[in-house]
Formats: sequence, structure tokens, C-alpha cells
Amino acid sequence: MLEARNPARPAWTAATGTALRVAQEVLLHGPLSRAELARRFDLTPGTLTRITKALMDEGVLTDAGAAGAASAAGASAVVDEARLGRPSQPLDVVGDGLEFVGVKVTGDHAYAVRTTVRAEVLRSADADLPSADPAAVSDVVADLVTRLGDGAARVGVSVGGHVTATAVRHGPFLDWNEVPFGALLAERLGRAPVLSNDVVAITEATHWFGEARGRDRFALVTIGAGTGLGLVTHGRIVMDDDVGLGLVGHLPLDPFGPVCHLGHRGCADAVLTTSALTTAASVALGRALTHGEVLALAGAGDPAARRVVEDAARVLGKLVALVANITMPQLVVIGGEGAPLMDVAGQVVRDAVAADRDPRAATVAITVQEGGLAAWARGAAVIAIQDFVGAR
Amino acid sequence: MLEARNPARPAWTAATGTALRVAQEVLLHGPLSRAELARRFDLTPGTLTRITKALMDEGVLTDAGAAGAASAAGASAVVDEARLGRPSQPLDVVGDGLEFVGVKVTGDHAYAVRTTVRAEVLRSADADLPSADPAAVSDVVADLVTRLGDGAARVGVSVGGHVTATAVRHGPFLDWNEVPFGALLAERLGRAPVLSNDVVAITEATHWFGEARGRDRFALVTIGAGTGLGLVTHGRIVMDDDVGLGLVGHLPLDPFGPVCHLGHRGCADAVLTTSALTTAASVALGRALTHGEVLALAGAGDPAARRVVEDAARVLGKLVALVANITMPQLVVIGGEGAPLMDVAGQVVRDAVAADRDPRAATVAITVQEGGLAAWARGAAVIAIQDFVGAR
DNA sequence: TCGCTTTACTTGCACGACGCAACTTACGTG
DNA sequence: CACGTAAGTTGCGTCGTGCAAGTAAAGCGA
Repeated sequence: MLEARNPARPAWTAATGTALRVAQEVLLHGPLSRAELARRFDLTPGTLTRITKALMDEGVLTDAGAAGAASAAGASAVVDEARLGRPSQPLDVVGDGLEFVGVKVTGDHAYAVRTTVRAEVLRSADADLPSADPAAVSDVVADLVTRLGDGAARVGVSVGGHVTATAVRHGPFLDWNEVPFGALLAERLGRAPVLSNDVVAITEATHWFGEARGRDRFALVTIGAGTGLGLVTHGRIVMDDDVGLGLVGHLPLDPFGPVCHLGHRGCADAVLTTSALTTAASVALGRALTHGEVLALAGAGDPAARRVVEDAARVLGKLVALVANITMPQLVVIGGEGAPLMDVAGQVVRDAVAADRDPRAATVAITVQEGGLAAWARGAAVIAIQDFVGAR
Repeated sequence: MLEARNPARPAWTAATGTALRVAQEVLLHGPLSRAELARRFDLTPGTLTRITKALMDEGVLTDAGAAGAASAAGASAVVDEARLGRPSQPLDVVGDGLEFVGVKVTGDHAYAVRTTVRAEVLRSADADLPSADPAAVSDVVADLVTRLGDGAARVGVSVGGHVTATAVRHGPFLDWNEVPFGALLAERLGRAPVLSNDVVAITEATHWFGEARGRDRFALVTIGAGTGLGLVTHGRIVMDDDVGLGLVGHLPLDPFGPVCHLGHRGCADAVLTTSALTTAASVALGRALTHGEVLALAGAGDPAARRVVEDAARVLGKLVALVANITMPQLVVIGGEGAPLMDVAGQVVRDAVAADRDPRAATVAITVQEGGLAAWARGAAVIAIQDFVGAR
């Protein structure tokens, strides 16, 4: 009996050990030839022939350019520099029929995306939450997943707070405690979703397919409804029961700033969140303003808005400097809905970072994350992707 | 021709892969039986028989209790809980004739220790530096090493600043730049020493044989002539070109504190170093005081000294809270010559840490490192040990 | 006292991952 | 059109490890 080649769905679960790591390397770093993979893993060409043959039989890898390859035609990530000798034959991950859904749940909204295996967003959908009731939230999430079509290989869902693989232990934005969110969703979806803390999810997305792709050590600072920090060292995210508590939100940044609900003066949550910014600007300008309006006014030169925005930028700089001085990241990514602050006052942030650093230290590399709310949902999709390819 | 068994010096270099990791596990976690090792590495007993047999042939391991075993008799780290069945047969690292020397060089002093393979201090020696001239410093270090006896398997030397494997790129306490310290010492010692940054060295010692033995993630905060931070995540120290610059020294901790030489107000170096403490106390009490005297007076209840010490303790608490909120360590170790501050005002520190934390977060576990200056020299010895056992 | 149970350790056999080295393939160049 | 170069393939041997049967050394109960 002949063995079926290229089964309907790539059999990532069959791969283990080196083969799994090879497949993940191709997933993360575009089409790669056997020779290149042999160099990266310090293996002989022969071993790579065997490993890739098995992965191709399992439907995980194909020749790049072949039907089903995950990379868009012509968007080859690897430029073949070699002129002499036999041309290399790049391999790519099979992306055909392999899609994922990620949903980010906030305190009043749910945002969903459907992506490729490389977390490229294909389409999205979102909805307000009628209430914070777990059943109602689960209904909304299930509806969004359905609207994005069936056949997704995995569904990832991210929530702020202390999240386990099956439940939300504590979700401050929804005021949830010990909610069996995984089971509630499984009932409605007919399958178990992959749950994750939202900051962990967006950090993994940044690490695998985003601004910090392949980095060994970086920090993601998110500013938005809250303040978050994702830390990757030695190529892996730092995990702890305390992630999701928003501990960075309590870092004292401005000795003359307002007091937060825990009594901390000038802590990150009290001065850096979008609501802190809009409140300060609305008071200064004497009218209610949205976050986007504040940034637009500041960009247009309005002195009051500019002052408020630059104050926030200086505080963000202090936060980045703290993180950089303690963890020495190769890169700091600024993400979250509040990230556009960097577009208006990026230089103020960079100057503030430099002011709190030793001049002999390396300049902190700072990048802004694109995508706004979609980036959060994409994070949830990446958690689903990681689960599918055996990386969790 | 018969192969020599139990050679004069254990052949750690012969071990690779799993065998090396097994030997290192025994080195770090005391005598361990084959069965216990099999459980820890998820290997079958058969594999462990083979691995340990090879290691015993190479003279790396012996039966615990046998002559040459590194553990002091009766000081077995593993209590045999089992009552039933054949008793396990603990294995230990061969420590016979295996000693190391570590030297810590400060701005005006050198401190040396000779240790066992488990970094237990056998004897020590120290000397003032006549000048900061590299040749003169090398002479002093070489003399200390000689005074501690010959036959050491490796010599480790640690210095503050940016230190490579062969040179001191920048040493602020000695005002050194691009000093080929390794070569200077090799001339005098007849062998190349193992060079390291001092904070890295003491962090490795804390990780391998100290308060954070076997921890996956911890932070070591040192206070003394300067302020230092060693960070271990995922079981490995975080390394960067910027370690050794003393970046934590610039963290703003006290908005009303004095200004440091870089213009940072109330940064760690300006308020936490031993000199900052003695200066503040001497001003308050109107007479010159040593660091020990200040702590003794505070301990005895002198109100001025107590105030100065508690102010420093609160600032240390802020520093620990910053580190804990950003890196979520399982443990924070307070080390360095200034660590006795914890004995006098430990509760003040702990209260200050708690004040800057989310009450839902885990209480930060804090331990004080013993040893004072010897701990630094022991760190240098551990770097030498790690080099010898193939862990660097 | 003598099995019986339990756990530790050893040993022969088999398999799989990988290095080695010879070979084939596919390109450009003189 | 032979030659050089680099990519990829294939057969063989080695090494690390699991498996499973066997041996060793203790306590316990009849």
C-alpha cells in the first residue's frame, strides 16, 4: 500500500527533535535551502536531505515556489548570492489550507483575525461585548470565529490578566475570577481553543513574525488601556504566575504625577495609558478629546496638546530606560494602541531614554509596532500557530 | 596496553553532551545516585550506568564516601528517604587534588581565595594595590596566587567593568582602558587566567554554589563601592556588551536625592553605595564614620544613623521592586560589601519592596549573601571552575 | 530462617540519528 | 564541451539511547 503524500493538512505533530526545529526554522525565516539549513544547525547535507524528505512526505515542507508554498510568489526572503555551482533549492512551509484564527478580548470589545501559518492577516472581524458575563462574552467570541469561516487549524484567544491553558484565573478588565473560559468556548466552537495572556501572545507574535523576529533578547512595551511588558531572554519569553498582573504599570516614573488606585504616585498606569493621556489633554484644552485627536493636535503643533504628549513621551522614555538598564535588550518594541505616540514624539522618547542611560552604553534600539488592535488579535493567532507547530 | 584509570586529575574535557551535563549535575547538586540522575534527565537506568561508568573511568566521578569524593564526610546533601529495596549508591565528583584560585581586583585592593571544586573556601590572602598601573596590579595578583600555593587547576580573576576573555576593555575603578590583563598575568603565572567581569562572576557563584543554587530565574543586586545587577533567566546569565557598565547605578530611585556624576538625581550609585551611606551619616553625626560603624550605630538605636540607614533601605527596596516588577525573579539575592544593611534594616527593605508592588503579586523572596569581600573572590574562582568543567 | 517484595543497578540487543565519504546533479565559465 | 563549483543524494558505520531480561541488596513477614 502506498503511503499518502501531501495529506490534506501538514502533519506537524509527526515531527520531533531536530526535524521539528528544522521545520520551525523554515516557518520563521522564510524559504531556506537544505544547504543553508545544514549550516544553521551545524549538520551534514546528508542529514538534511533525510530530514527534509521526511518533512516533505508529511506535507510540512515543499519546494518554494511550488503550489502550496506559504510565501507569496516573488517575495522570497532569501536572496541567492551564490553565482557558482548548482543553484540551491529553497524549501518552504506548506501553507495551503492552513489558516488560524486569533481573538483578543478586552473589557468591552472582541477583535478577531484570520491568518496564514505565517500570521499574515487575511481578514478580520470585531464586535462589542454586550456585557462582561462569561457566557455572553463566549457567545460573541464564537460568533466572530464563525464569521471568519471554518476550517481553521486552531483558534487562539487572548485575554488580559492571569490566564492558564484552560481558564482565566483573574481578568481585571472583565472583572473575571476563575472563569473556565476554555470550556465555555469549547462548547460553542466544538473544539478547545488555545488560551493565553494577551501580552504573552503579542510578545510571541513580535518574536516569531514581528519586529523582533529571531531575536535572542528583546522587550515589548505596550501602552494602551493598560501598560504591559513582554520580556524575551535567551530566545524564550520570561513566564511567571505574575505575568498578566501588569506589574510594569506600577513602576514609579514621574515623582510629581497623579496617584494610581494602588496609591503609587506617577506610576506607568497613571500617566501612560490612553485614558491618562486623553484626560490630561481634555483638561488642558477644556473639551473632551479622543486619543487620536490628542495625537493629531500635538502633531499639528497645538501647544497644550504638544505639552501633554511630550510629557507622556518623556515618561515612556523613562520606562524604556528602566527596562533597558535592567535587562539590556537588543531591541525595545513599542506596541499597543498607544504606540502612535512614537510617531508624534519619537525623538522626545529617544532623548528621554538617552538621558537615563550611561553615555558609554549602547544606544537603545527602539521600533514601533504596527497594527494597533489587530496586532493583539494577531498575537492570539500566533499562540494558536505555536500550538499547532508544537512549540508550546 | 592498559588504559590508566583514575588519572592524576579528573578528565572533564573528555566528557561531552549528556555525560557532561550529568557530571555538572552531580557537581552542583551534591552526591546523587544513578537512579536519581536517571529521573532528573529522563533517561533509562541502563544509559546512566554506561554514562557514569565512563565518567568514573575518566576520574570525574566516584562513589560518594570513597577517598577523593568532594563532599565532606557526613555532609551528604541528599537524604535517602527510601526504606525499601536496594539502597542507592550515591556518586560524587572527584575533588582530590582539584583546587581553584579566584582573585577579585578592586580599585585599590586585591582579594584572593583558594577553593575546592565546589567553591568552598580553603584559605585566602589579600593585598593593597600600590598603584593602578597594570604591571604593578599584575605583580600583586601573581604574588597572591603564589601565596595560595601551586597546583591549582585554574586561576580566575575578576575586575569591574567591560572585561573580555583576554583583556579589560574598560575598568572604571582602576581607570584602565584596553589593558591586556590576561597576557600580563599569563607572563607572571606561566599560564592564562580566566578573566571575567566581577558581577558576572559573583552571579555565577550565586547560581552554582550560592543562595540561588539551581534556580531558573533570579536577580543578584550588589551594593558596595558601586551598584551591580546580575540577572539569570532560563537558567543562564544575561550577557551583553553593556554588563559591567553598572547600568543599574543609573536607575532613578529617589527624586529628592543627590545628583550623580552623570547628572542623574537620586540614582542608585548616588544613594546606595557604601560611600554614599558613610557620607550621609558622617554629615548627620558630625564626625567621620566607617560603613560598619554606621550600621552598628543604627543597630544600636542611634536616631540619626538609623534615619540614614533606613533611608538607604527604602531606596534599596525601590530598586528591588523595580527589578522584580520587570524581571519577575523567583529570588532576589542582596550581595556585596553593603549587604549587611539587610541585617540592620531588612524589614524596612521588604516593606519598601511591597509598597511598590501589586498586592496580588507574589511576595518577593529576598536572601542576603554572606561572605563580604570573599564572596567576590569566590565568584572569580567559580568562573575558573566553570571553565574547567566545560561550562563556559 | 527463608522466601517475598521492592528498588537499584547491569547487560545484551535493537533502533534511530547522524557523520563520513563517494557519488550525482545542475549551474556558470573558459 | 570539458571543467570548476556548489547543492543535493545515498550507503555504511558509529554512537547514544530505549527496551527488557537479569542480577544485587536491602527490609518485611510467615
